[in-house]
Amino acid sequence: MLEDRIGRRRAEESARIFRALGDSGRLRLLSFLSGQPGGEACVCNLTRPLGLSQPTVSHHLRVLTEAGLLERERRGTWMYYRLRLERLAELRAALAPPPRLTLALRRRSARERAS
Amino acid sequence: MLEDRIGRRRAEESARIFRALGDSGRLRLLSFLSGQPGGEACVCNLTRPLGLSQPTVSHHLRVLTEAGLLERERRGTWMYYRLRLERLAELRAALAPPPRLTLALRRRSARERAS
DNA sequence: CCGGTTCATCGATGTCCGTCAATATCCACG
DNA sequence: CGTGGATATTGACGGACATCGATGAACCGG
Repeated sequence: MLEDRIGRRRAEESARIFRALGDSGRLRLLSFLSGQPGGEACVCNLTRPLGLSQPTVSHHLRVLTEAGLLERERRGTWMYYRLRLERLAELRAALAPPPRLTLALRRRSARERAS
Repeated sequence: MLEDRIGRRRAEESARIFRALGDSGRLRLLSFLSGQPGGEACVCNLTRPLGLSQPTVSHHLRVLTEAGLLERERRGTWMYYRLRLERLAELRAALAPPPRLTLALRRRSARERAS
C-alpha cells in the first residue's frame, strides 16, 4: 500500500480494515484471541474479559469478521471466532515502505549523526 | 501487541494510531509521501493530488503527526511533512502474532489439506 | 414440541469525526 | 511595519459509530 501510489478505491478498502483496528475493545479481542490455543475462542469466553455487554462484543466481532481479520465457525450452540493470520500478514506487508525509501532515510540519519 | 494479552491503556494508544490510518484520505497522504524522494513533501504539493481542501489536508496531517506517523519541519514559508519509518516498523511488529500461533495454525492447515 | 442457552439483530442515544468556509498565524521580503 | 503567500485553527454541520437493553433466531436436551 505504501509501495505504490494508491488509488481511491484501494485506499477506502484499506481504511475500512484499519478502522476495524481503531477501537480498543476490538484490539483487546484480537489480543485475547492470539493468546488462546489455536487463536480461537467462542463468544461466551470473550464477553467476560472485555467487560462489555454481549451485544457489543458481538458487534465488534462482526466488524472484525467483515474486515476479513476473523473467521467464524459454528460448533453446536457455540460460535467460534478465529484469527486469520494470512490477512494480518497482508496488512503488515501493506505497511512496508518501498526499499528505496528505507535506504534513503538510513543515509539521511547517518548524515545527521555525523554533523 | 498480539504477542501478549494487551491492557486497556496500551489498547487505547494503539487504537488511536490505527484510527489515524482508518481514513482513505490519510492513507493516500501516506502513500503519496512514500512515493516522494525522502518520503517528504510540503503541504502545497499535497492538496492538489488529494482533491481535498487545504484545511482538511492540514487536519489530516495533524492527526497523522499526533499519531506519531509523520514529523514536521519548517523550511521558510513551507511546512514539510515526512514519514517516520521507525513508527511504521513498530506498527508492523505490533501486528505480528506470537510464533506458537503461527506454527499451530500451519499444522492445522496441513491437517485440513490432508483430509 | 419446549424450555434453556448461546449468539445476532434492532432501535435508541450520546459521542466522535470528516469536511469546508472563514479567519487567524507565521514567515519572507521589501 | 506592511503586504502577500503558505499553513493552522475555529466554528458549524451532517454522517458515522460505540454502546446497551430488549428482542429475535438457532440450537440442544428431554
